[in-house]
Amino acid sequence: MDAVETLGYQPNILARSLRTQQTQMIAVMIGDISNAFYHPVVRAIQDVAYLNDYDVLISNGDHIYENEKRFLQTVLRRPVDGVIMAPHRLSVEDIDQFIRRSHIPVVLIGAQLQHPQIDGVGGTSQPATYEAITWLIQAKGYRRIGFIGVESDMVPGPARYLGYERAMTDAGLSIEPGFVQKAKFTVEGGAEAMRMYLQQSNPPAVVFAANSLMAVGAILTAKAAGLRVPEDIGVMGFDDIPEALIVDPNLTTVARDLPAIGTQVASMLFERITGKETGPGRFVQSGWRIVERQSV
Amino acid sequence: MDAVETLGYQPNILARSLRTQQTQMIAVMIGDISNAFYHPVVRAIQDVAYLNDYDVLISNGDHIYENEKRFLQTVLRRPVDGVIMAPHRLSVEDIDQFIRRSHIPVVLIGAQLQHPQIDGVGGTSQPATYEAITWLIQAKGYRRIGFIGVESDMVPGPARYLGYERAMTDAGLSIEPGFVQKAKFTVEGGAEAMRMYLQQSNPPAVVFAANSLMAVGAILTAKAAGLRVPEDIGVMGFDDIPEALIVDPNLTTVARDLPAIGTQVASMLFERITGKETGPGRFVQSGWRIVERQSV
DNA sequence: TTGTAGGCGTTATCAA
DNA sequence: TTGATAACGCCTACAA
Repeated sequence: MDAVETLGYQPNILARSLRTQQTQMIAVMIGDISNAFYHPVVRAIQDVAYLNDYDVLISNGDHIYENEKRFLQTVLRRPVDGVIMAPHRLSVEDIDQFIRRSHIPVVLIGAQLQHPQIDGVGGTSQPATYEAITWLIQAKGYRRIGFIGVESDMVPGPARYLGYERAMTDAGLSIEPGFVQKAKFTVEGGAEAMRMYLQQSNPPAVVFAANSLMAVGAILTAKAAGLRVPEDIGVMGFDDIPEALIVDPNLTTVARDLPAIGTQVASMLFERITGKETGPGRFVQSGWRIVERQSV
Repeated sequence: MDAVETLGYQPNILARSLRTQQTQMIAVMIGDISNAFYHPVVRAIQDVAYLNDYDVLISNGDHIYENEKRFLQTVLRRPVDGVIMAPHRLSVEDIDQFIRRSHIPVVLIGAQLQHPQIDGVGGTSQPATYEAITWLIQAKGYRRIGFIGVESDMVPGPARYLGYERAMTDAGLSIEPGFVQKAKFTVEGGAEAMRMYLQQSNPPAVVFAANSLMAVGAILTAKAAGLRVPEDIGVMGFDDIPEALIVDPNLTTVARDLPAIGTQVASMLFERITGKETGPGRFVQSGWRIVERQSV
């Protein structure tokens, strides 16, 4: 041990990994590094990983199919002990095939698919959106409610749309043509959607955006067009990110406990890695609450 | 090759690395994952890395000494072919010692130290701040100018402060007591600093924040206190991040080309890794320009 | 308790 | 050109 000290010896993790078949590394793919939703999540994942003496390989999918596919390739080639990912463009077959070929635990964030062998956190989208829309109707008295979803069928678009549709139907309200817009998951996407609303002769009185970045974009565009928010048009978002408190008026939104989601997925992964958990895939639904501020 | 195809053979990168002493992986430590400054930068780094068939191990320092130190430890143990980092809390000795022990190329972002063996991009802080302050004086006619810097001597605090001080001195303006505040590098830090200004009997007419997150916090606090920005108090930031366009009024700021910085550091690193460049440490200064919007 | 040999999956070297 | 072999640095199993 003296020698270790004086020579500053550091074991070579590569060689150790080759021998032990353990890499002390997990890989994480997030949906979009610009989306503040992921910041507390990866922070929490890193905390848990460090506690377990693991390193974290982070990739940024950016909602681009090639990037996501590439991540799978990388992880297949470069052995890691576990994977956490938030796939958006990957098909169910892509993921299924990956799981069959790599024999390591996988945890999905915002998982659309329920796979018997892998854990996931998610499933909040539909009930939370349902509750939010119902709240807009019952507590705030809105009846003409628009919805900004995401292009194609990318998660979590369909689930949040379903929550919206069900809530409207259950309240006996009709979804008029033009109420539903599809846009990119970004500020610019929300701005684009709001522009579509503003061209309508009788636009909705309030708009629910499937993500808070879009909600912020919608607010900015409405204000730029001379409308007052929420008096002329209300806007509500999904996820409580820092931008919600920067935009004026502050954003009313559905808030999930983001660090908790990160801790949750990381814990599930390490339970698999350490062998503490060997049962079938678990699926946990994160909690949420409505945070009322000024945009509705 | 048929067998490769049918069996789906993937070479084990670990074993290859052990043999070749090359890991096909670089490590990146950013200052704070919540700071949008780093998002385009890491995105660009990843792009360059993927082009070179390299993976990227990302760490988040979060401006915490232990995290940064841990990153150094990790990289010492887990061989990577190169390192890009934005150290904030590490001492010069820490970095120096690391470079001596690890024999891989290192590139520094926002480097405060000029090391003969390592490349860096930075050095913008002082001249850009100087120009910004001078612009506030000459083009905008301000004379009572405050400065929100960062606590302790964390980079890039001192350099930006120096730019401020020099510009004030060169213009023959005095820096009154209370003009200079120190705060955390966050929205909340800027809010805190603005609260200090608002307690003063004769606060500055405009405030330059060493980072745009702080500038946003300053604006929010000023507005919350009933002041109009920029009529009652102007605010200017450093770095053009998305929040600059979300806050109302939109932020006037110093803009650097963020993706270019990422491409720059990654290119310098790969020139070292591939052996194309073997000379002494290079230091490149990124360009900047003043983007005038509404907050000043 | 201490020491030694074998093998993890590659690649590079050297011989055939 | 092809094929066998050693070595990268570590850990584990087994022998002394």
